[in-house]
This record gives sequence, structure tokens and C-alpha cells, in this order.
Amino acid sequence: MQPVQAVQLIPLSISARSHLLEKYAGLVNVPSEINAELHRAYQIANVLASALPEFIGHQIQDDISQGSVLESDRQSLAIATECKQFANRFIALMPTLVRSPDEMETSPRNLYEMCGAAIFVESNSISRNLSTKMGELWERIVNISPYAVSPERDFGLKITGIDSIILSGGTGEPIFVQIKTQRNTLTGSQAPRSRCELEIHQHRLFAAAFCTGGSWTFSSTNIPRVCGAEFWNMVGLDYELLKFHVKQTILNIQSAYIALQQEPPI
DNA sequence: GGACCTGGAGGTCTCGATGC
DNA sequence: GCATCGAGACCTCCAGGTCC
Repeated sequence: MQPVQAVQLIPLSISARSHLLEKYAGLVNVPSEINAELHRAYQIANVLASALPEFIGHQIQDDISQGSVLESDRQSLAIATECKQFANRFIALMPTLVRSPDEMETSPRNLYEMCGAAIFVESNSISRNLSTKMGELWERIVNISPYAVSPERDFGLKITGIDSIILSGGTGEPIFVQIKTQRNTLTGSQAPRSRCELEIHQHRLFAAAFCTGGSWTFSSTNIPRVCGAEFWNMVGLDYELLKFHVKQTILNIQSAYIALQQEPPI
């Protein structure tokens, strides 16, 4: 069977793309050395890799013909829109993250709840939840770029360990990217898993969205790693612009949290 | 000695499987 | 259809080991 072509995928709905790719993926032979848990990821990536240069090329041409989203004002608006939607979703969720004093007392879920330390309970719950959810925000923002696709949003498929696939200069081949928030997001015990997930792809990249967080906790002899501007430049996005909008977003969420605290109890 | 790397522990959420 | 449970994912913090 011929590999799947971009022209077959482009006109389809997300679910139809998913269905077609699954059909092709089932025919891909997986090398015996690949971990059983990554067989499906290998198959999907293998099928996608052949179609992506043309698929992303089509996205880029579309973007140019409509006035590129990478142009500064449009880029700023697109990032701001994603950030605003994220903030609205999170602010709506915030009240549900805070349990009543009665709940905390009768069934404490952690040490802070057991002690009735309400401020620690709330800050712990909200900041952890925010950190987790921001991972999705980076994926959404990368996907603004016509040089990137999201396996989930563009094809309805999840590739284990891969958050985005980008086409960036160099080889002209799609690069499978795992994105974390900071250089030290991964712990030692998690790094081997990330290495396994990335190593099954011929062109792979470990990216930290922001150059904060001290030193790298991910290392590999054969998987390149980038952080901050170096990464965002690969897809034509402006790191300084991104930092500006992210700062606004986090401060807005903080303001909403303060306002929530000041509301009288129902 | 300090920077870096590795491993372990822990909190929280989502999602799919399972049972009622 | 709904509730519960467990696995997987994402994140943080800390301690100990290694290397320059």
C-alpha cells in the first residue's frame, strides 16, 4: 500500500483523518526493539511522517495567502486569544478547587487540610493545578504557527510523549517534539521515559517552553534539547511576546483568585 | 565545593474500564 | 447512566551521588 498522502488528509474532518491514519498505522511493522507500550505511537508517527512535509507546507501556503499569523500584530492577537481563553477556563474552575472547611476537617486529603491551614491548602491546590494545565496552553500556542501541527487537534490522535510536530528548516523533515514548561520539569526518574518516547522518532526534540528553572534535568546523547526563544523561533513565534502574554495571564488569574477570596461566603 | 545528574516521594487531574 | 477505581500524565521538592 502507498503511504498516506497529505492531499488525502487535508479535505477530511478531524475524525475522518483519525480513522484513515489508524487504518494505515495498523499496517506498519514495528521493530522488535521498540517497547510494546510505544508500538502504536511508532505506527502513527510512521504514517504521519510521510504526509507531514506536504501537509505543513500546505498550512504555510494557506497562512501566507491569508496574511500570516506570524506577523507581529496577528501573532500577538492569536497568543492573547489562547491565553485569555485559558485564563477564563481556569478562573471558572477555581472555585471548585477550594474545599469547604467541613470537608477538609472530615476527610483531609493532605497535611495542610489536616491542619486546617486554608491558605496553604488553596495555594497548593491552585498552583499545582495551574502548572499542570499550562502544559496544554504551550501546546495550543505552538499550534498557532503554520509550521506546527498537533497530533490531537489536527488529526484526532495521541502520540505518546509527543506534544507537537514541527517543520523547521534544516532537514525539511518533521520533528517530533515533547514540550515541558521549564528545563527542570522532568525529574531523574521521569527522564528515561521521555527518552524512550522520543527515541522511536528519527527526528526528535525535547523543548522547554521557558528558560527558567535552573539547569536541565533531561539529558541525552542523541536527543537535542532547546529552551525559550530557541524553541519558539523554530516555529516563527516571538518569545518576548509570549512571555508578555503569559505574564498577563498569570497575573489575571491571581487577581481573580484574590477577588474570589474577598467574595462573601454563600 | 559547586554544578549537575539521578532517583524517590508526593499531590492532583483526566480518562478509560468496570461494576451497580 | 452513574459512581468508583486505577493507570497514566504533569508537576514540584528533596536528598544523595558524580564530575569538574
